[in-house]
Amino acid sequence: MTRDPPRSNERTVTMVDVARHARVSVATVSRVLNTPERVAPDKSAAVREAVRELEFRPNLAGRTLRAARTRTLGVVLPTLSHPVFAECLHGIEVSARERGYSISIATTGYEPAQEHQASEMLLQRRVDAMVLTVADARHSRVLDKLDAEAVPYVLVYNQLGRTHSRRSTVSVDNRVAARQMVEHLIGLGHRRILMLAGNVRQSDRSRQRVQGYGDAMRAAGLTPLAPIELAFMAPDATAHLGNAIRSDAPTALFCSSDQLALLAIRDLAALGLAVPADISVAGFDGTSLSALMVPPLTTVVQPSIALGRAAVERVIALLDGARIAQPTVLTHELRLGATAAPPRP
Amino acid sequence: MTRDPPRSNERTVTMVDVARHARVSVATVSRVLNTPERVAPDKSAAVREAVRELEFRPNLAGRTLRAARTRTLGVVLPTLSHPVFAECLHGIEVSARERGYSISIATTGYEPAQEHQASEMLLQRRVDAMVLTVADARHSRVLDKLDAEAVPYVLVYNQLGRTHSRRSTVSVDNRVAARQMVEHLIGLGHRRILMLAGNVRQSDRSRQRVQGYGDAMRAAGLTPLAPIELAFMAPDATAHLGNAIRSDAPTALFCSSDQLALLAIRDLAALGLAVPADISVAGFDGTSLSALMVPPLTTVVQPSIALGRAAVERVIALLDGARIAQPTVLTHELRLGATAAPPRP
DNA sequence: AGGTTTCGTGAAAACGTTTTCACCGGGCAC
DNA sequence: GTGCCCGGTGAAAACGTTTTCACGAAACCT
Repeated sequence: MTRDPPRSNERTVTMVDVARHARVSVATVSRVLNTPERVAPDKSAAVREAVRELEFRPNLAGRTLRAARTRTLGVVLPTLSHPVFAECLHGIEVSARERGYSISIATTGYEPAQEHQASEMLLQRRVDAMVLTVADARHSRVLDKLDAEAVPYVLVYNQLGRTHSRRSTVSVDNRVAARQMVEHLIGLGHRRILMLAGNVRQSDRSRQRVQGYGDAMRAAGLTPLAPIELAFMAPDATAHLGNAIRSDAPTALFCSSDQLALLAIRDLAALGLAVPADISVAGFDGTSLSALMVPPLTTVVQPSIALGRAAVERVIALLDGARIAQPTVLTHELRLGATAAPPRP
Repeated sequence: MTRDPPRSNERTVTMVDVARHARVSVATVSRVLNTPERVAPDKSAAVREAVRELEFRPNLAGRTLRAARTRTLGVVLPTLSHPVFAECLHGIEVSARERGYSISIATTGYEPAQEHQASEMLLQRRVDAMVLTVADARHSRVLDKLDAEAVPYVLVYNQLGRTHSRRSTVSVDNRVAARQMVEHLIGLGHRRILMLAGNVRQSDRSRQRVQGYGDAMRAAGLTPLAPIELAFMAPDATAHLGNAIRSDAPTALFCSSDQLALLAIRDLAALGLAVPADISVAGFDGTSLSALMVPPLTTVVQPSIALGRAAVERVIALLDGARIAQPTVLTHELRLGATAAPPRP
């Protein structure tokens, strides 16, 4: 019955091979693959048989070229070594896969120049849409470009005021979350609360958390202290922190990320200060390991995986023609660990 | 001088547009992009000018279709929410980008069935090569398939005996590393050391670490205890651990991952056991957060980022026609934290 | 029964590149 | 001067799909 051997030679098998083998045209093969309901059952079966027998694997390049879509989402994130983004990516990947999309990723190392490079590479790849976290969503040439080229995208973690509501975002409410955490510290009896921030200038989220800190302090009739910015990798970070603690004499530290909080705790130990006996520490992110450490970190939990999933849902909705909607705000959670306690009397 | 307007309409600009604008043929445009040394300086300049002016962005699908290469590496990892793999991916991404490759990823959730799906998706994408971590490198249909189709690949984290040396791997020496850590515990005075393992049946690395544990115990004249397998997410994990501790009465726990170690520490606390006063705990992986926790975890540090980088270097070497070489073994490190101490007298 | 839709199908065009091939001119060796 | 080679160039084929178009057959209306 069969005319040609299952595996003629080394050439990669293509649709015309399948067509020949199933005694139909390539058009029919294509239809079996894409719109099976439009082809007669017998031919359809023959084609599927041929596909299986020849181990045919469609070439996505050909498909993309003609159909002008890749079923691929581009993902742009600052880094993958930070658990928050790694988990988010995990959510993105799983969710995309569930929906028949695959993903292509690029990281920026928090540098706007690389944001441009990353997006450019993904555009060359003709990704159907993008999910991205940028340094500052309000002044981003990349987003302007995507807008201009009408590439659908969703921001994750970035959060925008009402003014920029045309850009869809998926995030927690950073300002409110920060405020609540600081209110918690105030509720414990703290009055001198110092904020440790990442790069405030570069990151919009960091700014929003500083605002929330200010909100809480002022609402309680306290004067906010100037947040100290900690360059992450700086070798003098410990000394820097020591100085700030000596001059401000805070009884609690609110850190704009868990990583910062862990760094602080370690440095405090080096300074001879016990947590939470001598000083309280609270973080932001809720990375899974911060829950497992002893004592568990008091922190704001962001649902990173859910953020990733939501971003994918949202961006696929955009692809399906949905109108731009309100920002998606997922609920955060205050995890009351054991690193924050009432101050010494 | 120019004939057509810079941006005629909404159509995406293609190489023929560039060619027309620069008054050359598309062949020349292509050459300027790929082999600039073979085209006259004046034409070359004209083309680059046109590219800039029209904001031409080559369509990778067309290129791939004709040139039969994507300059893309496929990455297959069990998960992205585990920091070890996330950091490895980070190393992979950065290193690939440095070398002009981009990456496409798929995760498997540790399930062999998904390993197949993932690789299949990447092959559809015609990735030039793959970097992957499989559950068990010795019995993997996926690797057999890649071998059969002559797709270059490098395993990362997986480690093979001499028998399978045709497959290139990048890893630490799991068995030796485990042995050294257990020897360290023995050196502290521990005699009853219990091993906590992940899924031994599925993971070759887990098996190798168990072997290393056995090596160390026997070399010291001690009888290895049967390792207890902890299903990660199981709700009865705590109870399970409690039973094991009551029956075996170990003075130290050697865990096959940091995550397991943190889980154990938390559960021990629930059981009223202090670490390291009542019982010592050692881990494996050296995730960055395990260094920052208080007390810092005693663990084997794997250079995850370097593993990722090395894997990419290696796989690109394969693409460039290098012969299969010895497995790449990166050096691990024993980080002596504060969770392991001499046992009570 | 006649007209009109619908359905299933195949031939061929189209997608945007790279690469082969042939050509043309000019420099070089004799 | 003639013969050769060589660098630079363009026309056109090729890559593997999807989609349009046309066509015949079968099904559906009156």
